[in-house]
Amino acid sequence: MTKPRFTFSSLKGIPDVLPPETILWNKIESAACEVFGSCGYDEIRTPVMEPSELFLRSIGESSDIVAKEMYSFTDKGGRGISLRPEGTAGVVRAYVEHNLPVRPAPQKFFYRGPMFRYERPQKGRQRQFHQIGAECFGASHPGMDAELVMMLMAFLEKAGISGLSLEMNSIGCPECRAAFKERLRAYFGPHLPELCPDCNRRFEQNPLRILDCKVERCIEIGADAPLISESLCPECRRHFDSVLALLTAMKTPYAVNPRMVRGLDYYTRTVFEVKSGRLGAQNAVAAGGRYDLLVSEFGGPETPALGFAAGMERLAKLLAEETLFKDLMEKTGGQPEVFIAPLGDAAGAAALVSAGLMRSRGIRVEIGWDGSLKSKLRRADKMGAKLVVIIGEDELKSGMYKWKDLKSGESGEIGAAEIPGLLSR
RNA sequence: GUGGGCGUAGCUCAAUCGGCAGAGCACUGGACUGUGGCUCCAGUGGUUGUGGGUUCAAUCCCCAUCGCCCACCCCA
Repeated sequence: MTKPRFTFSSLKGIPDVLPPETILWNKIESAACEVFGSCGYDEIRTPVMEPSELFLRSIGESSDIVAKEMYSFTDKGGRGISLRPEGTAGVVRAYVEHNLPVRPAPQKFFYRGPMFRYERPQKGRQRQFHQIGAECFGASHPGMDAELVMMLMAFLEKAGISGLSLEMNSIGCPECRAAFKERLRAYFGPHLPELCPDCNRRFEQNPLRILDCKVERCIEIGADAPLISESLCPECRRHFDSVLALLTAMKTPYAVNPRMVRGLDYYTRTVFEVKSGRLGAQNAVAAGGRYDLLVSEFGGPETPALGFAAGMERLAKLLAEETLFKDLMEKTGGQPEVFIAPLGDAAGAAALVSAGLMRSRGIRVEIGWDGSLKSKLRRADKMGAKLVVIIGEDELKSGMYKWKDLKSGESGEIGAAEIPGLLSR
């Protein structure tokens, strides 16, 4: 072996996902497909790259995501391009570009895939991460808000993730939010010297964020700050009350968090977050809300819309801790049902034929090509195979293969075609 | 971008005051010629993240750099 001149590793904050963790991902994704499908959502796949302008216009230039976290570059044609930092902008672009508003409302989509943000990695946060999300266009009724939230919770439950809490808030329409910001500035203005440097910056950029500052003094000062719920216009108030009433009626547990803020500029009215206490500082596993103005800002007709996104890595981390799923992993985590040990070249052909028959029936079969019979068996055991089938010269002659159940130690002989029957005993 | 912690075998970790880089697990093979697990034996595996500096001598001390972890900012 010559020593490699260079070694490579994946980029900072952009890790590989290896088995058996990928099995968790598949389980989460299949739960999503099933639940979302039953709610009338179909999958949409949009590019991972979009014009940078798309994100500037949707997420908002003041957001850190756009200001400093985008992977942006200029392509050979001089176009400004960015890797998507979130999924909604692309879906809205596709919705408008393909004139989907002419299809009957509501139009409902879900998506999944990698997102990119140039941030310092920490627990639950990476530079490439994966989201699975849903978007619904053309429904303004609060019933759709409640339905979307319930769909999200049903998905998480179906995926097998427990210990989550749902927080609801309304950040109103641009009118009531603007009024609220002024009330906040009026309240915090006199306290500016006492607030932390970050909050002094927030005071200018987005005073709502002062409300969820983590500095103790800021929390104290903010304790008596006005709440958005007191500033909502009658329409927004009615909408929010209606959403909450529906959740209550459906016995979906939630808590109103009047201090919840969203990171993206496009949200209006309903916003929500699903949190876990087991994820460190990055405790949100899913978040979303209504964005009634974004479609028209993208050149489409005025179209109310709402959606959410869930973080796959965070969900997978939680799911990996579920004891229920640990058991499942032990039973099905990439373990062959049948391990065929051929001895000699002629037996190899017979092993392939036999394996092919079983595999076409969906049985997971491993063939042990290398090593002695002993090492083959040892490997079968380590792989967690249920059944070993041995094919040597004697077996080829008689057509009866030796088998052994590695759990019970039972063994015997059986015709090649009968092997699957042994599995269902 | 800011602050703190940590980098020794695939993994978990040792290495006395600065003095020959080790163990367990894992992997491969053998003991047992065609029957796994248990036991025993052996083997593979390292420029101690990288580059400088101090020193007779550096895994150890110093500097830089890269990476990882945690937190802030921000966010799924």
